[in-house]
Amino acid sequence: MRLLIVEDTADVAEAASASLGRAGFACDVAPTLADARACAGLTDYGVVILDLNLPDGSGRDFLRERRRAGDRTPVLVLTAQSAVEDRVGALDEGADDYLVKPFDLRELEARVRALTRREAGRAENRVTLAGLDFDPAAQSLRVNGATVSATRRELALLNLLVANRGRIMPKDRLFDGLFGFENADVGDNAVELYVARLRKKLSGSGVAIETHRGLGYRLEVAGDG
Amino acid sequence: MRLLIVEDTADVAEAASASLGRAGFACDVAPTLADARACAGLTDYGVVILDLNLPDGSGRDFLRERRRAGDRTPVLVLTAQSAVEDRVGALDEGADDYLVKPFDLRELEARVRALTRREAGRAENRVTLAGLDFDPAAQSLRVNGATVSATRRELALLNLLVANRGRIMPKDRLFDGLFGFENADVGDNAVELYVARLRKKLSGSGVAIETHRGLGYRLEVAGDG
DNA sequence: GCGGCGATGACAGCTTGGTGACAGCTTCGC
DNA sequence: GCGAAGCTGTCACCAAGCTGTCATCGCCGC
Repeated sequence: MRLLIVEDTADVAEAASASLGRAGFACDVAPTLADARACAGLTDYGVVILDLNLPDGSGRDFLRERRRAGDRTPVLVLTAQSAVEDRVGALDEGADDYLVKPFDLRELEARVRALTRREAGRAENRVTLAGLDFDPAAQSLRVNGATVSATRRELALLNLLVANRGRIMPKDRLFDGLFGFENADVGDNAVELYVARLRKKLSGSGVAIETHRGLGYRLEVAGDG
Repeated sequence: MRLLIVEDTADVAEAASASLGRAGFACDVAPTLADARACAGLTDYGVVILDLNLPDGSGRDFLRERRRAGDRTPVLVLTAQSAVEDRVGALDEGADDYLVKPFDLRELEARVRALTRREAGRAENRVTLAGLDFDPAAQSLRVNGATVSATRRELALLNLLVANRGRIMPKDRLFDGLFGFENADVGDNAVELYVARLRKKLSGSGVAIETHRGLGYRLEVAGDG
């Protein structure tokens, strides 16, 4: 899952990016409205984290633009304690949640997760498919009851595949979800590599990553057509 | 389905062509207005993707010409962020949709799909005919409930036949849709080959590809006249 | 019955994906 | 700080399967 962090204060953006990155999200940072627009034009995000107070205008303008353009990506607004008015206004304009600065990184992570969860239409975080038991929040993965350790990227990939199970996911889309812009120079077969590693860990779970040559990958649950 | 991409920036054209190619469209690229005119004269396209800013003139001229000539092929216009006037003008002149550069390839794909869908008069992407269940977006094909894997070309062919079901599709039209100009050296019976392969996969579905000697092929749904 | 179009099985080339080994980097414990 | 462990991504080589050609056979229409 890929996030856009629209925030001009470098250390806040960095901290959020690092924390969410550890949580398995690929983060792009946009320090200005202009950057945010450029990013939004280039790819789809799972969640946008939007500071309202930006050097070249208000984040509310950006939010309004996106909603007018029919974009329903969940937006989490960051505001100063005092800016009650802005906060309410942003919610009216289609923001999904807000967080008052300064905030705790763990709370940010929890809220982002809640938004992605809501998006996926799942009431719970935890996903159980055949012998696979996956909790993205706890980053925990169990195969046939046994805990399996997986790396950040592996979990991110699993997340993408689980969210789109039954559908063929083109490789470039998985690539987009796994790596942000800053990792754009990663080789072509990085996705294949992680698919291979994930497959090993999922083997025997009844859940398989099918290859569809020239099309992409699909998560298939045994006995689920 | 065959697309014409009128775009002079080589890497943009290439990326779009690759992405849409993966999505099952055969793409021809025209870097100039002159090329675009030549292509339009040679074959019919399902959608034209038209950059307005071209080395030998404005894409708007091309659009106007085509519309005057009675050509109603859906046109998706590409414009720069700033060129609001051009965008509005193009819509007035009969463009069906526009996309601001830089754009996300997935958004392009989605819009192209929307245009082809609109053309076919279908509200939904997913098609269910007798025992056949086909979702071009997910590249998923089910026959009598069972998932059947198909290759890119097979899916492209099915797409063409489904979009024109009940109508006889001349072989050269299918050929055009399956292969762009760059594959013009492909043998004559390539279409027959893919028809045969697709037939095998569709057998028992209640949907059949009829041969009409000297005329072409038609997708027929059992008990559906 | 003949001519020609279409069907189909076999095959080879080539693109695409799989995988093991390895090196750099980060992270974490001490 | 230092060192170790493990995560990451690259490379090279191998395997798989998609693709399109060819040849042969069947079949339809005339």
